[in-house]
Amino acid sequence: MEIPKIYESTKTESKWYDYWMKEGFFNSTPDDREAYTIVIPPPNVTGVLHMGHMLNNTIQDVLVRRARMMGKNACWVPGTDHASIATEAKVVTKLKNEGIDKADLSREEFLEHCWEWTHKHGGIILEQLKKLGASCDWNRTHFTMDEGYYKAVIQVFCDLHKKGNIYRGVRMVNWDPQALTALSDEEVNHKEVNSKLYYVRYKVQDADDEWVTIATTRPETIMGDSAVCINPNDTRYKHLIGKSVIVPIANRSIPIILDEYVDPEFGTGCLKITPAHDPNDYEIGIKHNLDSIDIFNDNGTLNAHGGPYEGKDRFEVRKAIAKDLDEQGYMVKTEDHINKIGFSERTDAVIEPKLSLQWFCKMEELAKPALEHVMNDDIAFHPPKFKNSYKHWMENVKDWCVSRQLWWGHQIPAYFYGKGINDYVVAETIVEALEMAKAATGNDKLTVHDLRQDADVMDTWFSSWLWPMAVFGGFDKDNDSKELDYYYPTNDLVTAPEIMFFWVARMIMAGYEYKNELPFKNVYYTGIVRDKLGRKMSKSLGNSPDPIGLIEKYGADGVRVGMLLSSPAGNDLPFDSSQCEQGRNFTNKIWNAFRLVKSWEAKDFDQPEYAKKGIEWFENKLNERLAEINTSYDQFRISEALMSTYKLVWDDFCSWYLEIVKPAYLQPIDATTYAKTLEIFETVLRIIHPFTPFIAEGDKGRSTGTVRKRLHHCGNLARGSES
RNA sequence: GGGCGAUUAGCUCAGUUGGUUCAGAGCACCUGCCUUACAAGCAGGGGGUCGCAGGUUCGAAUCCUGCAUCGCCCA
Repeated sequence: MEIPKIYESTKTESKWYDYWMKEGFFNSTPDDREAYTIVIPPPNVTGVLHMGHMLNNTIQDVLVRRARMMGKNACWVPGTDHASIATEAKVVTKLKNEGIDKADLSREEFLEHCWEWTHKHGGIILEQLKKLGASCDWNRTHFTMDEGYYKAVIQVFCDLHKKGNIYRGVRMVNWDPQALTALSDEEVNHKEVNSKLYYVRYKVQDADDEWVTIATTRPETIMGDSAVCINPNDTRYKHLIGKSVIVPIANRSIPIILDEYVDPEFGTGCLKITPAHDPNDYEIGIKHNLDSIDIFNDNGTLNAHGGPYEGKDRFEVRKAIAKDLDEQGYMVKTEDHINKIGFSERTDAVIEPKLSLQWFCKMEELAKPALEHVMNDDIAFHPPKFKNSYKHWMENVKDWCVSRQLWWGHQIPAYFYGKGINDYVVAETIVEALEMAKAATGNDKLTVHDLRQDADVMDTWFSSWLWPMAVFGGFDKDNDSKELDYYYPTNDLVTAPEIMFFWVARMIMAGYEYKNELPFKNVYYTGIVRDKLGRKMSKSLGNSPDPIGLIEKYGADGVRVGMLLSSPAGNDLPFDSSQCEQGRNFTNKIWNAFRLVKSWEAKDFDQPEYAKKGIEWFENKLNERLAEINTSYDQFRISEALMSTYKLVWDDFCSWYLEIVKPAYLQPIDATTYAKTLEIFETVLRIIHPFTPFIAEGDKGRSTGTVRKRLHHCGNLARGSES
């Protein structure tokens, strides 16, 4: 029988995956073994697999397959995230292309489109993960908008509200004028941009030709000015104390106030204060009891306070007002200036700080245990350097704006019974809400029709922070807690550092709040996958290879090895498909080792001394390598574990061992050595299984079903010669 | 502006407590080989003042200080 010289991954991989699924190798139910649990960071339901997912999920699969082989009851829970704002944006765009405006649809109609979209695109990414070999328990696939999950989120919102941790109030929020919603601080990206610093002079009231020059990057906001502020220690302006100035164009009188917040070195040392449109000005406004004049509409155009500029966009107004100020003699000069501006993570629109009535979640108390248990390594970060920025964030955490002016997501369970901003109750069901509303109003005649539910939905992360508990029915009151008790806390979480605050920190908070326990023991932070030039891979740059194309070309095993070869925890991965080539070469090497052994004919004669010595040598070497490999795994040094595995196969097994025991051409091999070689080969395949599960299955004729099952479930990696 | 991290071979990275075993690995490169498992391979080979400048020490890639460059996070 002729075996091809080249390993053909595409011909075998899907076959093996089907076989694994049929045998249910990845399924897990609680039993008396030790549990090993990973929850997948749920990808956006409408997303497609990108290189970041490939890296992240390869690592998870390696960890979970190894745990399974160590005899643990391994459970990897897959699923997807409804990704409120991202999905809604996609659906809005899609509808627009079909000539449908979201504003013309009812909430129900719009949600139908969202569900349709979700059902159409939702499973794609999970199917792609199967091609990579991901050994998830697919029976446990969850979605953050599933009925049970939805209930859990509502329940938590109500509970936190009851505890006083969720409140409603007017605060300065990050407003996305394009998506028309508030965002959390974490959803804002600050970028440096070249802009201009405008020096504008304001006339001092009741004085002859006396002027004060302020410096601002946002002249369009002068219509909302409430004061001019100077540092009390700034001797240059002592004579202005107690006076007022006239805002140009608006022709309003505003006071000059004193506050040490102003940096005398910056600009002219005089700062205009616009409390409605800058977070710092907002604070100063409160402190000095200033008017707050909101000059913007939600979409970033000016409202009636904008006077002549009403209805025009903020950036148009900036140009227009600069021109007008200049023409009317108010503009002293302009300078080039680099400053940092906040952009919406989702729409890339320039964020507008805006006073807005929103729902907030208090962070201070929730953050305390979450900080403590990371700092003392109850939850270990790999690499530990990320503890620093975690600490910094936790110590400065602000209240979390959890409401979004969107429709796709978990609708806030607040029910209004009157017109006042405080005429509401928060309850898990409308029936319950009705009772509460009756009690609150003393009006027994109220019906559900008198109640109006808050139109907003919650921040996506307000649902995903419950993920490790919710996927095991952690909030299901009608269920026993057998699953949760068995699988929770989970063991390892593999994710990107960029969502440390969005997600990791909040899962830890939720874990302590609701189970009084850590949600996972280890957090492995992957790096960012970059191209050869060091650029982040992105759709807009078009510099990302198609993951499925890579798998087809190099095999899933080859790509897995390629991803892992040079990606220590927390380090970026400069990706080059030559790494996958190396991975493919590795699988081919194994394939050919297999061909060689297969070609041997065993006969009954005495084992030669060299073979005996070779076996002895290899077994020692194997134990040495295993110690190395296990140490690396235990320290989450996955690339090092892979490298040791690679050398074990290539150098120790192929280059040395097989060459030692190899009989002369067309000569038979003694039966003892042959049997031993098969056993050794089997062990080697078990060791490579977490990294290259497909080739580890060998050839279809190689072994029995029992052996294959052992490959997945109980090959004891700690002892190489286990059988 | 505040904080964190990095800088070791062409590339990606190890290097734990300062000391034979400390200057390493993989890839790439160079020179031979289509030899009977594998040219996606084999046999050999070259390559680094450990970012720079000081300091501590009998001894520094490793500890300290300053500087430079890059990256990340936060405001």
